[in-house]
Amino acid sequence: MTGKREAKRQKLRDDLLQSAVQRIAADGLGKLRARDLATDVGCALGALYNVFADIDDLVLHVNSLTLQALGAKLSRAAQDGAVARPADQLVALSHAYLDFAIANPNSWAALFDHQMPEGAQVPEWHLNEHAVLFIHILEPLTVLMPNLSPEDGAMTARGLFSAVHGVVSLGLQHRFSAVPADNIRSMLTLLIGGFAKSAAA
Amino acid sequence: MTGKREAKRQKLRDDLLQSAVQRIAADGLGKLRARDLATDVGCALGALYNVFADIDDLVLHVNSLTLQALGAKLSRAAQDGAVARPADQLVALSHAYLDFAIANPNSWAALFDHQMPEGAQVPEWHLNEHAVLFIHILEPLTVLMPNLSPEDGAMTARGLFSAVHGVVSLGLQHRFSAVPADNIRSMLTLLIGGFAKSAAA
DNA sequence: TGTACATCAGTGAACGCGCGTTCACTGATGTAC
DNA sequence: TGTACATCAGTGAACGCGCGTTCACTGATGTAC
Repeated sequence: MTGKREAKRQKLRDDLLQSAVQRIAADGLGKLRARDLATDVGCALGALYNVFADIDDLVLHVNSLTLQALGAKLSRAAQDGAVARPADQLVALSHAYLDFAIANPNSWAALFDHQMPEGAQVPEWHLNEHAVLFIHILEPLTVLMPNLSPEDGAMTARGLFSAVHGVVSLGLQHRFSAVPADNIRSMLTLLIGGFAKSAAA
Repeated sequence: MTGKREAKRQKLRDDLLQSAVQRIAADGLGKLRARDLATDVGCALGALYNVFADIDDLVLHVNSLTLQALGAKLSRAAQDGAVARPADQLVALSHAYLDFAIANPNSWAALFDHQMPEGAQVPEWHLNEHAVLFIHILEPLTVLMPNLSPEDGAMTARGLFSAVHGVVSLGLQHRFSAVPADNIRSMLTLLIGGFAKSAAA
């Protein structure tokens, strides 16, 4: 009967993670409560702290899953457009990013809203996972600008991502009067398309 | 001796506002505490609630001042570049925005970080003040794209702002490895310049 | 297989802390005459 | 100018609430023989 402990532990961990995933997706990171998670999975409040270091640890794991889903989506977009011209590939990626944000607004927002508590650092394993945000940009970018050094390429990829994120982010926020999705889409096309033309010249 | 009450009231209000301005600039919105403000100006904690409805009301007024300062900066940039080609005007505006963000990181961040409490709406008077973010973009944009309807013009101006904000925002955040200011600057040049060329075509 | 002991997960009430907001009271300013 | 009363700002201790985290205890799983 060895391993029963470990199995229960894993199940509890998974259950809590799934509950957190769903609660964040439904209500947003700001409404996540340790007590709700414990209630969801039917364990005591303290049990959470046996399988996760604390709430932030749990949130990082949720964000990890979100990044994986986003990465998969971007990866598909990159493959589908692999035959297209690099400028169109970049535009397609930006549209895929927009689609993901629209489809998963709260989970997506959690990626950027979550902050580690005072003085704590985001652990290395999670930092590395952010690479999915940039990695698919790099390929069409180097086709477009073959003379870019690796450092400048990485920087430009980040910059492009930031621009797209900015458009999507402020566009979807209700704060400064929300913009219809199709307008965001054409804004991305103009912006990224223009960048590509300009960069290639 | 009439008006002494009102004068003291105004002074207290101003003092609290100034204290909040400085504390937000120094430590960021997240570290703002009602008690600290009261201590700063030498009044009792409760006095704050005589001259401001609550902390959020106070923060909105701080953001109001920040928007004014930012507006003035952008206005200057627009005037200085008034003779330049519209594409260069837009780039100059984006650089001015970056400069402001670098010079006033916490006050600038407070504009976007502040959230009204559950269910409360940002009051009309403050919403209108956000116009300064877009207003200077519109002029060069209409030169560039004369056929844009007023609605599309406003939308595109917002989109451009969002892109610039995104680049500046993620660029300055330490979250995803901060980018040197000069790289952000050249990213903006490429992006906005490219957009302008593409839009004019 | 069974028994005795050890280990560690599960429990949930209680802790602790932060912090915005209130409120009964005091005291200063304003008004009436 | 002076006096009596009214009004409202200033006071700060106390309230209230949310909520993450702990911890002494219980009970289930694992190990030794």
